[in-house]
Amino acid sequence: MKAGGFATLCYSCGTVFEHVNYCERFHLNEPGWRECKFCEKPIHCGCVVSKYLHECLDLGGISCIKCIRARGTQALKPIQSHPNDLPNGFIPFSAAWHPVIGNRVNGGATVDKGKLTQLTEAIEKQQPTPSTSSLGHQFKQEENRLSSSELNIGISSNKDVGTTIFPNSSSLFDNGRTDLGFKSLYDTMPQPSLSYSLGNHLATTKSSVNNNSTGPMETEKVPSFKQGQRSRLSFPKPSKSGVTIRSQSNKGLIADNRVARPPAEGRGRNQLLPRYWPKITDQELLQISGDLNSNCTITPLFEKVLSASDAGRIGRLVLPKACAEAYFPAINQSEGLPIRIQDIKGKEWTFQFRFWPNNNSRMYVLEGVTPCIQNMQLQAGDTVIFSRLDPGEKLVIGCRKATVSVDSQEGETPAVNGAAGGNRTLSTKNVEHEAMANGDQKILNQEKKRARNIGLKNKRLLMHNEDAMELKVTWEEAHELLRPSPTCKPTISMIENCEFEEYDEPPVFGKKTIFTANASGSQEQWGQCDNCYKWRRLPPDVLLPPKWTCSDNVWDPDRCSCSAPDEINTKDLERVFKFGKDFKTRKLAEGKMVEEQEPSGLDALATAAVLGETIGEFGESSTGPTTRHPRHRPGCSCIVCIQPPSGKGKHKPNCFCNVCLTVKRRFKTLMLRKKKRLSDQEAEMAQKSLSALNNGTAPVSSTGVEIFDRNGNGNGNGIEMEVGESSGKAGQQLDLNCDPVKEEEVIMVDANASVVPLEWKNVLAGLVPCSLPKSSSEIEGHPPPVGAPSPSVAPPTHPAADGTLLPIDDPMEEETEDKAVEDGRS
DNA sequence: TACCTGCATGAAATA
DNA sequence: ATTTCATGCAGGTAA
Repeated sequence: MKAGGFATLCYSCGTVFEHVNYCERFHLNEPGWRECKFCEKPIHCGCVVSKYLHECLDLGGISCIKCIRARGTQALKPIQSHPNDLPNGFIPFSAAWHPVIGNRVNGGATVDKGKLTQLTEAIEKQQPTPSTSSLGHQFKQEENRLSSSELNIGISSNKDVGTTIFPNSSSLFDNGRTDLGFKSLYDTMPQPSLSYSLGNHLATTKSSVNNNSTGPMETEKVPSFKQGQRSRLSFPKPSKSGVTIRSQSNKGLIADNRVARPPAEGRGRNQLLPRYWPKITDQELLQISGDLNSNCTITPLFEKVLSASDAGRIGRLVLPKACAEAYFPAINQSEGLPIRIQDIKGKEWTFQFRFWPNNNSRMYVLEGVTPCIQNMQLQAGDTVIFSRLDPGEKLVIGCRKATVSVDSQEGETPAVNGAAGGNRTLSTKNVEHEAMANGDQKILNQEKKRARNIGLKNKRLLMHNEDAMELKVTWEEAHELLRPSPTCKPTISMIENCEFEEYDEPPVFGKKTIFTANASGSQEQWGQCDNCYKWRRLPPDVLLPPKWTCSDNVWDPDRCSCSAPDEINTKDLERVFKFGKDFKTRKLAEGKMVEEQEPSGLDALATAAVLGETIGEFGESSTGPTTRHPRHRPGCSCIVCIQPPSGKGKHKPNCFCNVCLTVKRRFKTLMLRKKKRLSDQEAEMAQKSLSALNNGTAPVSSTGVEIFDRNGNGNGNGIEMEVGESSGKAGQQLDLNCDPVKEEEVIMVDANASVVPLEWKNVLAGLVPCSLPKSSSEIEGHPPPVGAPSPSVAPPTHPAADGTLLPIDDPMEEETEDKAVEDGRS
C-alpha cells in the first residue's frame, strides 16, 4: 500500500482498491463513496450506485477490505445463488454475516460456525481505535449472538442463549450517514424487521433445540427473507436512534446502546408492543445474571416505565395486558393469584397478580409492589424490567433508573416515555438531585408535584429539546420564512380572474431578511449574503431562498458580488436595522392597541348576540381582568369573554350594548350586500348579453359602479367591491367591520399588483396544500389561520373604484352574518 | 380521617 | 373504531 493510500473494497462489485487515496476526495455523498461499517473510513467504488447498494446497506452497511481481512476473509466468502448476486460472485460482507440473508442467498444453508467463530475471534483480536471501540464491541456482541442463536450450534450453556437471545439490530443499521439511497430506504422501511426476523428465528432455534418438533409452529417460524419482509409491515416505523447509534456509541455510553429486544417466546408475544420490549444491554444482562447465579439464564421479557400511579403509594402496578398474558400465569378469577418475583439481589417478593374487568377486557395489575418499588428506590419514570430466570422459569424484576438522556428512542425510553418520566428525567431529575444536595425538600416536592401533574397522558406534548428549540421560532417568524418548495413547480390556477399559485409540496423555510422603513416611510428589505455576510438591499417584495449570496443579487448589479462593498457603513446599517425594528415593534404595538380598543372577535360578538349575551354582564364588572380570561378587561368581547353564562334572552330589542350594536351594524351591512348581490346578479345576466352585443365596454353593476378585478380591469367577472346605497364617491362604503390594522396595510400594497402576493400564495400553498379552497371568497378573503402574513405584505385586497384597495370581506364574517339572518335576528 | 378496593372514565395508542 | 391503560373516584373499611 502506498503512502496515504488505503485499501478499500467496492461494496457493489467487490473490486479491491488497494491504493485508493481517499483523503482528498472523501465525500460520502458522492456516488461511489461510502463508509466502512467498522473503521468508518471511506470506501470508494467507481461503479454506478446500483440497486445492490440499497440492499447491502439495508443489511447492515458495508466494510472496507482491511476490516474484512482483519475479521477473517474465510468467513466472509460470498455465497452465490441468489439471482441478484453480483457479477463476480461477491456477496457484500454484511449480507454474508447476516444470517437471515445468508440463509436466503444460500438457499437455506447456514454459515459454517467455525467461520463465524473465526470471525468473532478476529474481532476480539482487533484493537479498536478509540472512535470505534464501542462499535467494535457492539459488533462483537452481534456476532456472538448470531453465532450462537442463529446457527443452532455452539450453544454451550443456557447463559449463551439468555444473553445472546436477541440480536441487537441497531448495529446492523448504524451506518446512518452513508448515502441518500440508504437514508431514503431507511426512512421508508421499518428498521426492526431484522430484529423481528431474527427473533423469530431464535424461536425456531430454541424450539428446535429444545423440542426438536416439526409442528406447525415451527413451519410458521422458519425464517426467510420474505418473512422478514412481511414482518416489516407489522412493526411500527423505527425510531431514528438506530441511525445515530454510531455517534452514540462513540460517546461510549452503555445506555445508548440500549435497543429494544423483540419479545421472548410466550403466549401472544407477537402482540407485544415494542414499547414494552426489554431494552436491556447485554452487559446489564450479564451483570444481573452474574449477580443472581452464574449458571442461570436471564431472558428479558418486557419492561415498563413506571407511571405515577404505578410508583405511587397505592402499590398497584398496572401490567401491560399483552405482557401479563404472555408471561404471567393465566388467571381466571379476578382475585388472581400470588406470584413470587425475585429482584436482582435475589430477594423474593410476593405480589398479587390479578385483573380487573375493564370494557369487556381485563386490566392486569400487580398489587403490593410498594415495598419492592421502594426497596429499589424507583419513582415514576424509572423502568422495571421483568425477566425470566432459567432454569426454573422464575420471574425476576429488575429496574433501570431514568437517565438524563435526551435523544432516545421516540417515546420508548424513560427519558421520553411519559411525561412523568420524561420530563422529570430531562429537567426535574436534575433539579431533584440538586434539591437533594441542597436539602431543599420544598423544591423537590414542587418538582415532584409538577411531574405528577404533567402526567403520562400528555405524552404527545413532549418533545425533544431540539424540537423545542425549533419551536422558538414564532409563527409569525415562520411565516416570514416560508418559501415555495424549490423542487416543486407551482400550478397557476385562475379563480375569478386572479392567479393563484398552487404547490403540491408544503413550503420550505427561506432565508430570513430584515425589513426596514426609510425616511419616507416606504419599506426596504435587507438580506445577508451567506458568503461574505454583507447586507444587501433588496426590493421589499422578494423572497430569498434558504441559501443566498451576493451573486444571487439580481436586483442590484453593483452589488451582485461579494467583493462589492457595503452599500452603507455598518453603523448606519445598524441604525437602519434598529429603526426598522422599532418600526416593526411600533407597528405591532399599534396593532395590539387597536386590538384592545376594537376587539377583533366581531364574529364572536355576533354569535354571542345570537346566544343572547349581554354586554352589561362584563361591563358591570370592575376594572380588573375578567374571570374568564385573565388578560382581558371588561368590555372585551373576544370569544372567551363573551361566552354567555346562561343562554339566550338577555338582550331586549332596544338594547344598545356593544354586542347588539355591532350585530345590528353587521346585519345591516349584510343585508345591503345581499341586496346588492341579487341586483348585481340580475344586472350581470343582462350585462353579459349586452356585452356580447356591444363587445368591449366595461361591465357596469346595477348600482352604476364599475366592477374591478384585481388587475383593475373592469371585466365584470372580478370580485365585487363593497357598494353601499349611501356611498358617496363612486359608491364606496367602508365596511364597519374591517380591521383598521388591515386597512393600514392595504395602503402599503402596490395597487397594481397583478397577482396575489407571493407570500400569500405561499401561505395558501403551505397551509392549504394540494387543494383549492372551497370558494373564491375563501381564497380571497380569509387570512391565514396561523399568525399573520408577513408584515410587509397586506392581505388580499380588491381595488375600489377610485383605485384604493379595500380588504376583501372575511367569509367567516359572512358566515356569521348569514347565521344571524338564519336565526331571524335583527 | 386515612387508607384500601374496585370500577369507571377518557386520553392515548393502535388496528 | 377499537383497545389499552393511567388515573380519578366512590364506597367500604380500618385506625
